[in-house]
Amino acid sequence: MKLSTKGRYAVMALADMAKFNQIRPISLRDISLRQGISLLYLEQIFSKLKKNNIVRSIRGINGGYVLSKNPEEIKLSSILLAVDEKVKTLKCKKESKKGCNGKSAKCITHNLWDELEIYINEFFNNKNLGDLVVNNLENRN
Amino acid sequence: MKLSTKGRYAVMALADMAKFNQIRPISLRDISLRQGISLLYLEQIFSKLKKNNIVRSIRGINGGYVLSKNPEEIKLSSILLAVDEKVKTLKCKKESKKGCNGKSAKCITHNLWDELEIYINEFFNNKNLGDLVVNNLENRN
DNA sequence: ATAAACTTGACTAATTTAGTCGGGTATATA
DNA sequence: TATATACCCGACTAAATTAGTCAAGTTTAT
Repeated sequence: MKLSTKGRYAVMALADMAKFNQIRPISLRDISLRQGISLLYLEQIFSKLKKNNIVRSIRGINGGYVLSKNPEEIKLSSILLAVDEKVKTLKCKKESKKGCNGKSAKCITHNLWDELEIYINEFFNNKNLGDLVVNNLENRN
Repeated sequence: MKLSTKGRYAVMALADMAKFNQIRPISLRDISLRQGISLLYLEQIFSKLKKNNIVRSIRGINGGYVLSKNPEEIKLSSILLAVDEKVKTLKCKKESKKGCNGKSAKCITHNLWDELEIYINEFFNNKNLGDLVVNNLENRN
């Protein structure tokens, strides 16, 4: 059970933006260098972030991206949703052939996976970009 | 982010055993039929569960598996551990090239992934097979 | 003009997952 | 003691997913 790089990189990149937050747009090139993430891959990720209104883009020279809201208003859950990083516990569906056959017994663990999904989503719902930056400053050494 | 089938099937199969708990050993064939999981795949999973002392096996005709402890004593975390279903948030390592380069900035999200790992492990640590069965009986209809 | 930077969709290589296969061994029962 | 049932175990493979790369743009400050 693991988070894919897409979700991790998205959070990392946006945390980077929140930390180096300025009036001027931040280029993916800068983020790529600071965070060690491939530029081409970042482009792909930011395309999704833009579609989901988490960042705004400024084209042309001196362009880049800016957060469309304050860091405190951007929940991690909405970032992960934007890059299709869903928490899927793959709970069985009624009458589905795979995992849980409806035939002889109700899937015993059905409620468990539901609970886990909610539990994890809660984690990301209760954290925002602002938290990360504050936390990072506190732990600087 | 999802749980692999190995982890899910292991929990399902053991919950099934806990539910149909009897003196007589339970064959994988029965579990396979009740839960709709491939017999061959179950064998693979139970091999690990046995190695990790979660079940005991009885060979020969009328053989099968029994839980080595009471359902209440078997945490879900130990089941997942047994089938190598680890919670890996892939947090960056110091000086690692991937994900977090140590060069310019400490990885801002480092603590976040740590926290998440602990958070999820807590979920599985606080649940045992007994809980699942009780829960299942309550919800029977 | 030109270079920096975003835009988009298709493509691909590597890895992981989700199994299958084939050959065993042990044992209750007829 | 023959036989059928059930566990045992390592190797193999196909499918899916992930983690990117590539190509060919468009936009805009200077």
